[in-house]
Amino acid sequence: MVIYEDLAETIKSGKWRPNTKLPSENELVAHYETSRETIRKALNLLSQNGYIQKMKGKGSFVLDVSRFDFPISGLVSFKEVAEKLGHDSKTIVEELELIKPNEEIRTRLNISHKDSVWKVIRSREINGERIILDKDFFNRKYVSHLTRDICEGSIYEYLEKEVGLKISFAKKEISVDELTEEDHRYLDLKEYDHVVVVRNYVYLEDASLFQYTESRHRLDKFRFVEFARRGV
Amino acid sequence: MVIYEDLAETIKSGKWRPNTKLPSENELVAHYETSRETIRKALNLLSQNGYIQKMKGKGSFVLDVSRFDFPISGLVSFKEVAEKLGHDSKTIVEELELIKPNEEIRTRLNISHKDSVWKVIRSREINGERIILDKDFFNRKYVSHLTRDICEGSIYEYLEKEVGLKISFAKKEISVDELTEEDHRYLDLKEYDHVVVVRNYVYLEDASLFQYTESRHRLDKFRFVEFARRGV
DNA sequence: AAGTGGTCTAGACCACCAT
DNA sequence: TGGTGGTCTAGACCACTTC
Repeated sequence: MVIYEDLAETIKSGKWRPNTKLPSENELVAHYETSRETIRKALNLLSQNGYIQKMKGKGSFVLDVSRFDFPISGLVSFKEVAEKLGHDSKTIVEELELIKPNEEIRTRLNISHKDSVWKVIRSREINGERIILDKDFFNRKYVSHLTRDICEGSIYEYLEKEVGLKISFAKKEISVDELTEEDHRYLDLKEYDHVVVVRNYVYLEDASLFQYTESRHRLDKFRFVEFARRGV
Repeated sequence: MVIYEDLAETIKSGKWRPNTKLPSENELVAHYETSRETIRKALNLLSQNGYIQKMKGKGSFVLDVSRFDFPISGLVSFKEVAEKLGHDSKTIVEELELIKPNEEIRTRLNISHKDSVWKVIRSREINGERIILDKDFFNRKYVSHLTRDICEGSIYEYLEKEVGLKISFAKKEISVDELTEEDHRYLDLKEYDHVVVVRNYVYLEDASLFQYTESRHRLDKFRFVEFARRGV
């Protein structure tokens, strides 16, 4: 939605300070030359995403977004986050192969032993330390082709732009697990004896499960931020 | 919204199996005797919350909610979660006092040294082990009165039903921290030398920050689940 | 009383899907 | 082609806030 983007951009740019009042819905209707429902849909999105607070009888007010820094919320990829933070980051493709899934992966991807699966293991280096280990498993039915080159960049970008897959939603699970032999091999662990594990089940537009990802973070470098509205 | 509740209930009850097609928007319009936009608002909520997947030209389909078990998502309290899981749980009020906030708390609650603050420390026992330590700080401006009795139940319930506070949104932050002296005192830590810390900044309807909470979980008992749609 | 957001309506046109 | 969801419109009535 173009109106949402426009308003969000104005707020993010700081042109409207926190706690100031937005133009009223009727004023926005006049400004964008559209209907009130359309304006309201844009404002509701802003509200959901923590940009504004709407108050009946009073108006809509800008929230202090600067405090909601660096959301790993949603489905943003490592590359996007690293770029946003301006960190020196590097991706190392440790393993890339087409496998017959074992039982764990079959269960997680909800497939049979006849299917084959792309297995990608990448470590992520930030400021010279390997602190994240990403293990991706793609159902081959949806991803026929994968190369080292692609894995070194953003797989998501490739899948969305080149393959044309439409990623729709995901279920995320965060927990803390004990170290595996792989963690030892591919991460600079220091003295820590656990990792934070983010498990992600990713679905396409037609609700088919096409990817399972395990993102293993060194304890001290993990951070997750979320904005949540009550009741929704 | 009553239509949303009704549809969500039908799905949760299992009356509509996963992957089955919902009645079309027009059919729902006829059934609920309302307008299409109203139906669409309800369906959009269901989609956001992971109940259904909408497909252009095809219809809306029930997702498998059973996999999205036990969301700590949003602002649900310990009590609600424990009850949902049917666990043997107990709350111990370790400390309750009105304090002059130190610098850390002043910063977190964004208040001055003249303000006073309720400090509540509670440990949470599940199946005989104290595994969560909740530290709550309430700006006294909004919470004038607090007793041990209230803290043993649900403070949120008290604040919303008795005091009439309208909780609106929150910013949540998850990280892993080293143990403090308090963790040692109030938790059964086993061999673990870190805790998962969930920091919550809670805001009222008028966007005023009234509470800061630190929820400290034993590593092995922490779990966080989230459903997320791409792009939103 | 005037202005604000909250909710709903009846209708329109479009893009996509199955047939 | 007919049915589906996606988007938008112009208008209405309500509840709340402010003056």
